[in-house]
Amino acid sequence: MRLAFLGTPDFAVTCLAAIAEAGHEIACVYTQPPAPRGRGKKLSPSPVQVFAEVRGLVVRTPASMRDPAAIAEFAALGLDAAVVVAFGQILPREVLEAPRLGSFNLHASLLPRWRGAAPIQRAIMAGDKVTGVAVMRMTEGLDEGPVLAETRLRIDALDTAGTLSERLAAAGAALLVETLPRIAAGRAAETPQAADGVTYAKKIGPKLARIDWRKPAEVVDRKIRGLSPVPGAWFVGDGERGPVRVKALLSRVEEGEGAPGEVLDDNLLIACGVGAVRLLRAQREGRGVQDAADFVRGFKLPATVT
RNA sequence: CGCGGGGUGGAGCAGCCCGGUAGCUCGUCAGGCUCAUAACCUGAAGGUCACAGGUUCAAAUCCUGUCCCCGCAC
Repeated sequence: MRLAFLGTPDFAVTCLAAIAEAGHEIACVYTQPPAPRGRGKKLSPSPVQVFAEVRGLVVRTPASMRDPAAIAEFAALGLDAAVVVAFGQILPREVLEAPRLGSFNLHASLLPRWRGAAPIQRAIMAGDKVTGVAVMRMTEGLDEGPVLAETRLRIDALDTAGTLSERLAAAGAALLVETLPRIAAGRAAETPQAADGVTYAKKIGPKLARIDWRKPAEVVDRKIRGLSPVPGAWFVGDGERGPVRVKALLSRVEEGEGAPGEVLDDNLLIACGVGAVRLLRAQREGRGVQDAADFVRGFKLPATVT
């Protein structure tokens, strides 16, 4: 098929690579424009743009797909279909309907649960045992289109948004490759999403990332894993030179009792409102990510963290 | 030029402010103890202190420049 691919982060790169590998013609890749991000305000292209350019694919980075000129250019591509994966922009109807067969989105959840921006993180934070990826026909509403195919995946007790995201991307890429030919042949049944069971995965904000030790251990643990590796759930532990911000990147619920935030042993066991969590991987300001054993060697947590 | 932290034997850190003997925890190797062990004891190997200049009798430590890593903000 002659396709346009619209995506931005690494998750989307996995899908783009698979589609291209499957032999589809990628007429054009759309991605968010390079932005001053990272340290020192350097202008850096999105992972999808980097990948696409290495592959010699045509790349466009319009600031807005609502712009009439952008819409016209898109429509002029003469596409069979558009594939959208974590693009980061709301697409107007004119764009969605421009391709001959329409536009399709790969979403990382079992719709209608977790429509929206951060389905992977939200699924872990909510304690879901199962999640998945779905291919749906895009409509104007937010992730409301009918589903053509989905793959379910178990969420493991030690999964983080990072590890789960990798597996979902792989599963999603495979699902897309499998579904596209059926779409081309007009043999892809479209099932409307259930009316109940709808939840929204709101974007993750910075203020959400601080750990509240008064919460039950299960909740703290899920937040830690759901926000790992980015942005990373964090807390403050006083070091010899003042307060040190520490990111918790992997944890496990364990037995333990104490005042919320009380450090229960020398191996990163910290008391929560109910129960305790043991940190398995952490990172303090200015340092790299470390497994618990290494972290403990270089930094002594105070009696209580906040 | 957004703010800040860091680059010291294989890993993780201290030492730097107040220049002069390379320290700690762990790992590795050898030996010992033990029914045994990731436990304990003894000993050993292993570092041009990111790189390049400068100051000095002397620089991990002070000054200048470069490279790389990380947190915040964006």
